[in-house]
Amino acid sequence: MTSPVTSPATPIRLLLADDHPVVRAGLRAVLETEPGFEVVADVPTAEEAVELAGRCEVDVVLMDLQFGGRMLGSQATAAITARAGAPRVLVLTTYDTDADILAAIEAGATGYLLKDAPPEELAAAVRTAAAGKSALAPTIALRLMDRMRTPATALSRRETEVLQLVADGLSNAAISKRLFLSQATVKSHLVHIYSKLGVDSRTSAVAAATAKGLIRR
Amino acid sequence: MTSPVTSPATPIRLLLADDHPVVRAGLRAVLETEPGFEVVADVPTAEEAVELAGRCEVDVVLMDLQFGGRMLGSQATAAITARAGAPRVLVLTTYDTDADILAAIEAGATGYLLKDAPPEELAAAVRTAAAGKSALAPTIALRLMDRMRTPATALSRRETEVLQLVADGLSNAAISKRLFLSQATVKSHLVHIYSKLGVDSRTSAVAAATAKGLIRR
DNA sequence: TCGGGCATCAACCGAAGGGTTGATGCCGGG
DNA sequence: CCCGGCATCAACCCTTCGGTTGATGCCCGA
Repeated sequence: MTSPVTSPATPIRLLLADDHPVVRAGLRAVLETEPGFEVVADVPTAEEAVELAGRCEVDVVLMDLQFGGRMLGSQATAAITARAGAPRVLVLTTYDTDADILAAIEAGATGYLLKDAPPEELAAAVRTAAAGKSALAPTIALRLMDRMRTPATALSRRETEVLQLVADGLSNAAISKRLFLSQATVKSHLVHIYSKLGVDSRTSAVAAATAKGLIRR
Repeated sequence: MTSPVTSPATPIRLLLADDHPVVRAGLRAVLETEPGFEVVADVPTAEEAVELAGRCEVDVVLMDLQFGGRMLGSQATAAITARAGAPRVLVLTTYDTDADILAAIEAGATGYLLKDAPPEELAAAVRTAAAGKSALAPTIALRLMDRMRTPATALSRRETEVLQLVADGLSNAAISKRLFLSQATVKSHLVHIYSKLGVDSRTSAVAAATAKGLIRR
């Protein structure tokens, strides 16, 4: 066979964005040993990721979700994918809460991986993402299925937002000011949340939502 | 001077324990480029860390705190440091809650670092630990100072018990039944908790205590 | 021994949260 | 096109929570 194959004529160009130096080094080490990959750069902030993704020729961005600083990975993802001819964004995070996953997917992420993924899975996901196909970790896929199956558990975006603030310890009055709502609306959201979660108080709602991974910490 | 120094006659032998393959690769990459270090092995579980630390000649163990599996990093740390001639254990984790830090130090950890530490800091901490000296990240040191300075932050056993139930979503009435108390007593405990944490509601108390690592999630 | 922290309880009051009803506007799927 | 879910708000009522005052008993350390 005159196979024209095995030629990585154009390797997959990667941009790594993670605020942990150790993780960046680890991703580099894992991915550079893999054939067909080329790490163009690695950056410690979401802002730099957005900037470099626009300036450089990159196929896939590996993006952390929580950065120490202000900009969130999901915002950066949205900023990157908004442009025409944008690279694919593969979200790579430690957590698998519903809120994070949905935010990332809505922001235009092509895939969602957990950092405890083995190297092969990681490499496979990158190739899948580079091909423009969706790459979800098994855990994530399961969680999404779960969410589909029981729409009762699925809080709306606004409800999640309110509940997150409740979990942060804010009063209804404080939440209403923060979100530019009336207290009546906040209470209304809470009543819906309670019925969806099968609870009857703000504290138990936080406990239930935390257990289900609907909100952060 | 006939200095007998600068000779890395015996490099510092390291054992890496972390359930994230990417992090293990990253630590390897970061530490092996550093002169005077030798990574003996890296393992994905706390159990293997304990076993290898006993079998091999190791100077410093870099230990994660949260493993996917059952055994905790703090338990593994205790098991390793309990033996005579044991290697030093340097805890390396993502989180910096009081509970984690204290558990690690009580377990006999020589140092406590956060994973977002830059490589130089990491290397310096390993050398410090190898020399038998305590190596705490600045953030951690600050937090400990804080705890010492304001013993008010330390909740009593009973108060912690009550607050944990609050975090689980129980009402005062439910808590009083669970603990065989009157509601008055529960409220009394809560008032003390609020003043110690500097908050003014049950939900914000839970948020504050969770942030400080005083209760489990 | 005496003060002080911890744990326990009572009674009280105002405020915040919880629950209901009802209403409006928007949007998307059947 | 109309129904239903989402998001918004108002008015009302009742319960729980939050905060205070005050009191008892225990135990520990100065």
